[in-house]
Amino acid sequence: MKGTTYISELKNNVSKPVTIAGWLYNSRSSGKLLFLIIRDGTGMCQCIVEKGKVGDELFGKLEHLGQESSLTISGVVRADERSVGGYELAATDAKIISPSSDYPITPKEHGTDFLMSHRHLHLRSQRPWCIGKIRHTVVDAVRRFFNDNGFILTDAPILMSMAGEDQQSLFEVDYFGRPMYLTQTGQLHIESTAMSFGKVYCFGPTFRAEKSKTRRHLTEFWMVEPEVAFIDLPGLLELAENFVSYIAKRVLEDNTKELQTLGANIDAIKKIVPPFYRLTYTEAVNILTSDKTRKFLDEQLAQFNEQKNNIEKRIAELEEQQKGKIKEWQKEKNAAELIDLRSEFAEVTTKIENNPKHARLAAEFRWGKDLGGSDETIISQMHDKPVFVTHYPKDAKAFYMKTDRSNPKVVENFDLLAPEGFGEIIGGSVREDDYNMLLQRITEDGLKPENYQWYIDLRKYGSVPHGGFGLGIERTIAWLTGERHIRQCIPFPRMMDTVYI
RNA sequence: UCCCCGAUAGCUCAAUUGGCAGAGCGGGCGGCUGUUAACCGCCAGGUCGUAGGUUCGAGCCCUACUCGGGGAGCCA
Repeated sequence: MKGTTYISELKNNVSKPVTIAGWLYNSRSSGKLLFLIIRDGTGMCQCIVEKGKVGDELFGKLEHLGQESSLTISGVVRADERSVGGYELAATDAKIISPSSDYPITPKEHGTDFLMSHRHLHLRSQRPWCIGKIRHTVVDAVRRFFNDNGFILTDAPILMSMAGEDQQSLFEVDYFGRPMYLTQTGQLHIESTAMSFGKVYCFGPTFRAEKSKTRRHLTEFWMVEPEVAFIDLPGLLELAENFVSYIAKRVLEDNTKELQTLGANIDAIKKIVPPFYRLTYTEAVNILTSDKTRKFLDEQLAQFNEQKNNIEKRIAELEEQQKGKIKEWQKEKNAAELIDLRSEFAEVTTKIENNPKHARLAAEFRWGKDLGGSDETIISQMHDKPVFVTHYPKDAKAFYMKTDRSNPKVVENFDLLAPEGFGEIIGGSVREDDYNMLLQRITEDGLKPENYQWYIDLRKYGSVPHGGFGLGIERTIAWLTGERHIRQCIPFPRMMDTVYI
């Protein structure tokens, strides 16, 4: 709006009169003094309205203004440590643009279901706002990294004609009477553009109809996939670690405040620098079945049990207090703590239940299976930096992955596991570039070569060693921000059973 | 698809284990010139997810269903 100043610019306008335009985030009053917290998309600002400094009628209106009313406020900027953001506005005038009443999202806690079904409003709240800013940085860093390193953006189609590897996990759409599928990956298509430009990437939404109901899954998510001609596995790993480190660096640079607000582990993000740990699948299996892992899990279980006992003790203590005669405010504080404790209790109980299952799965792990979610979690928990796991068994992996010529039982692929138990954020591989071997893998997997004719064709006309990987944007954001569920990391999440709005 | 948990005021949750349905926040009114999820006083607000059953009596016990959460498999 003409003549208005963004809250992010207040620091450059100290002692000057400005007008800000925004929404009322929260208001408090103390007699003849009002504290209005205004948000405008760039930040928050506390406006102080003194009775006498503005007209009585306006003061009365502002005093009863509902949360999320839109308005402009004019006043003089001053620095004050007591204010959010460090600056505040001594109001001299205000204009209410559109009053709001009974805003559903109050300054108290709400449940996920309620917030998600009010997602159109929830996005105005502080946590989604911080995550949204970080998502913007991550996406910008993704594009910046590839654009600055000689990659060409080549978009893959969203509607695919090929059924791909796993028809069950595809969304089918009716395309003028014949079936088509929403893309699961752009990889096959950009292998062909890589043969034109050398280094390419695609970045867009991806759709998976997997029946996965976990905190790490969305049915619609964003994935960036680079594909490079003339690259080998060590080259791919180097590319991936530089890429992920760059994203982490940019988020640290641009979003320290947001990370702090979210309570993210900033020291852990600072550790995300090359080189990352490198394990082969075989080494990972040896670790999983080792005494070291058994001890690690035992210790973890002991820790969980101790946590559980402490929580139980505290709950009993508080419940005892609640029965006795105590001050009203203490009672309320206790009640709030009890709610937190009970949810922590439920969480640690689940961990205790899962620990022996995971321990058994790890101990009984036999070479040849794909690593399960819990196995990845264990490996990831044992490291403080991202870990590459490479060279998985051929039988557990997709047909397009290149067979390791020095060990035909494995393929030249890798997963990148984020540390501290977060798990997989990247999957990638060198692609099979030999015409006959690719054909053989396709038939071995029970697929029809005629469905992949153009893809096989790429191996006919100047085939070269090449490869790439896919990085999940929401998983990356969840990992960096410490958000436990990736549905918070996309504005409008689509999950297996639930599409809120 | 399988296993576990839950559903009480607009929201977040209590209800001494079967005996009169409560608190905070939010809303309304009033008080307070430096509040930080402000505080203090008063007021309004309920078909206890749905259907059935047990019982003198059910928010609580039993059965089925609906919806939601967490986890497993699979994956980014």
